[in-house]
Amino acid sequence: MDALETGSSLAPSAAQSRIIAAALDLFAHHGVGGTSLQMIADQIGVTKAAVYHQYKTKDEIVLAAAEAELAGLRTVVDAAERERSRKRAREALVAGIVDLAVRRRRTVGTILSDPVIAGFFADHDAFRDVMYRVRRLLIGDDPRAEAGVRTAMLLAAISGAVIHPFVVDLDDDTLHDELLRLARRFLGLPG
Amino acid sequence: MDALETGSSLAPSAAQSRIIAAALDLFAHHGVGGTSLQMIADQIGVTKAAVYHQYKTKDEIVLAAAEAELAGLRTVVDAAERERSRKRAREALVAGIVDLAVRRRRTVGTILSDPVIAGFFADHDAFRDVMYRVRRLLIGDDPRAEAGVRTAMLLAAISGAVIHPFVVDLDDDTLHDELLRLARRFLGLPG
DNA sequence: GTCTATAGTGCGATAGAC
DNA sequence: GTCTATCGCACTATAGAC
Repeated sequence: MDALETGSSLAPSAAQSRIIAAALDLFAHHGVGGTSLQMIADQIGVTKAAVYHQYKTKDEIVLAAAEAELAGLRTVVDAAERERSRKRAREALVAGIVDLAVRRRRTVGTILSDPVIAGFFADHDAFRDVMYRVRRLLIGDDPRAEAGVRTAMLLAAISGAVIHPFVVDLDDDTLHDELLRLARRFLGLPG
Repeated sequence: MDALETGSSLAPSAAQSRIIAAALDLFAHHGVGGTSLQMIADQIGVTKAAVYHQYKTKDEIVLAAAEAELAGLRTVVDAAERERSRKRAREALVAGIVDLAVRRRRTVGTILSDPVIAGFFADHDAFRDVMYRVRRLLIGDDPRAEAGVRTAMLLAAISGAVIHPFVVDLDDDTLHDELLRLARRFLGLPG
């Protein structure tokens, strides 16, 4: 996983964005390990060599795709941290995460839980930093086990529910509203 | 995915159980697509050909592994359906699922959300049957969107929370108790 | 930025001996 | 039930022309 160390925080070019979009779509359907560079190249309509011209290894593509997903979450966290109170920040964060999850309904759930992506999340500073800020906003320095479990459940519930078979028939707006309402209520449960 | 049609509900032999256990462990760490038959064979300490003597294709191994995981859930659903009231059945089901999720903490989350396994779940009658029974117990014939979203969140929260980074430091017993308490409370929220 | 062509590796799967 | 040996194929990755 040497790709983790390369400077890769630059904005992707148009060609790179096409690769990332195709990769995210394929990762969601076949998993990271089940997606080949040939599949990515075919989806865009170019050859493997053209893909390699943009990213030197498959790992770099995985990293770029994961970073593209992370960028959305970072924007939400940035906005939440600008709120004036802890309470308002928490509510803004949850609302933003619900928004994000519904918008990326077809891809995000499968991608977040892919073991290869999870490995990147565990090792890469940019990922750890965002998760640390989420943790600080939602848990703070509450040492009780309940705080950690409650927050883990909330985040898992949001990102997991959007791809659950029980809600496949719901349109995005209905799903969004119910999800936000129930997430708020879960957040405000008496300790 | 022709393996889905073969009669595969027989109890696995000792050799088959070793393959399934190794496969589940590797699937959790590398994903289904990222796990090769060579890796499975190496983990057990045999050759690929020995693995092929038990299962004719990789798909059959994936199916057998998924069925092994499903068996635990089916046992829980069976017990819940024997309860006398709908309310008691729901509570028994949630308690059983929490039990199961914590016990298989290291493997179950990643495996359930793997796109390849999800494909099996969508196509295979045995999987659909169990999910239908879970749905009937937890949602019944409630047509409101809230019922579906709430249930999807509950199930996603349980299976997702056990592998969440926010709870890695918790021991199984503490995690189990907090998870069950919060899941019960979420289940009993006023509509 | 994309192409053709190719090197080298590991894959899923099979045959046949023990 | 496990082994050795092998087939054909798809994979990641590279070289060099346009």
